[in-house]
Amino acid sequence: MMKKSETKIIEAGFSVFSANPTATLADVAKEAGVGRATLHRHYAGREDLMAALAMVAMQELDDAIEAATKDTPSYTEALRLSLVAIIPLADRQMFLANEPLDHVPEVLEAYTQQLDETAEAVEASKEEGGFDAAVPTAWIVQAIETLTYAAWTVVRDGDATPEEAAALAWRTLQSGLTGGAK
Amino acid sequence: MMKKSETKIIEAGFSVFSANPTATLADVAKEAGVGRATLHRHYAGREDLMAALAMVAMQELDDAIEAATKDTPSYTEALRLSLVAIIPLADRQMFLANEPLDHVPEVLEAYTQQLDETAEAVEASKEEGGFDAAVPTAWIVQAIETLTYAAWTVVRDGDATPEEAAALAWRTLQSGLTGGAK
DNA sequence: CAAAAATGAGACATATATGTCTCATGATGA
DNA sequence: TCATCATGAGACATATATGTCTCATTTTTG
Repeated sequence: MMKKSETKIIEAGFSVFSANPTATLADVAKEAGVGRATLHRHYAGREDLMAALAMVAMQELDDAIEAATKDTPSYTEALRLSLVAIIPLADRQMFLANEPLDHVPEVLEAYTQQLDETAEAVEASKEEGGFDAAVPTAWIVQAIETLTYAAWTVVRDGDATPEEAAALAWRTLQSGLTGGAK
Repeated sequence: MMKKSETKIIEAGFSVFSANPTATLADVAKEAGVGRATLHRHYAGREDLMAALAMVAMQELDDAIEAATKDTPSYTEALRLSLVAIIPLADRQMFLANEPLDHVPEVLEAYTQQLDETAEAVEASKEEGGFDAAVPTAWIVQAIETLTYAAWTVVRDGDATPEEAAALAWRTLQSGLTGGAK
């Protein structure tokens, strides 16, 4: 069964634009194995495609977090599970972080809301003793986001499995990387 | 004293392209407060400008690290000082990381060499006990790079001073962010 | 099988970024 | 002061990405 054109185009969009943000729609169509006209039939233009990519990325992230964090015993554990769940989607995360979302207020709102929810979870985790209350929440949120990206890159480069990378990222957040010898 | 046009154009390039990778040369010229023709007088075209930006970024990073790490007592301390020194230049770092450097082999080589040197410093630091030898060097290098970026963003967003951000990034690397309660 | 929908290929027109050139102006330096 | 140089503004030509359309073919659906 062949994938739907839309699916192929969206996937190619993430692939091509993450490699080269100035790539043309022809590049995307080619990568998707689809005629250029077909791309235009589904997405009116570059802006439309970008908006669609942003919405898909947002949705996938939301779904992954939602699925990972329901029925969790603590906020700290919820954060850890979110991190694990998001690692395979870090390219989506970075797409959202790098792309100017001004033209897609719907996504912009969802994105900031997601950051806010992470911040709330971090605050709650502080009360559980999961994080040092003296450390600014803004820093913890940022560290989670960037270490997720770090985990994704080492997986991409073949330097670790997703599980290993997730463990390393969480360890870094929790207890750092200090060695035993002194 | 007015800045030289070249300086203004380079600075505008970092600013504009980091906000929007698909920005036009006209956008850059406008941001630089310079005529579009002047931009073309200094840089033949988009590729030339990108290459120039990459080389400037590379040079600035090299210089900053060089200045920060000469006469340091240990590799671990050298890494810490490098991190501190690079934070104000994290936008340069990200420019290099995000831009396809295939067309600028000179910079590509310097970039990979810089990563190699960081890896070597991490290995050496492991022997000093600065980092856990059981943790993959690739992860530590990646964590350093992304936490540097994290530090830069919180500074940019006004959530911390450069000194605070540097301290947070280093603490995260060394001992994590765990709170007291268990 | 037959109708309907989706697609690929390509022609075509358009918009826009890019690159070149000229000329008048202002700055710089001898 | 005078000469040189860099610049801004704008005209202009070109290249390229974009967007639309048609038509034959394939795929899907009923």
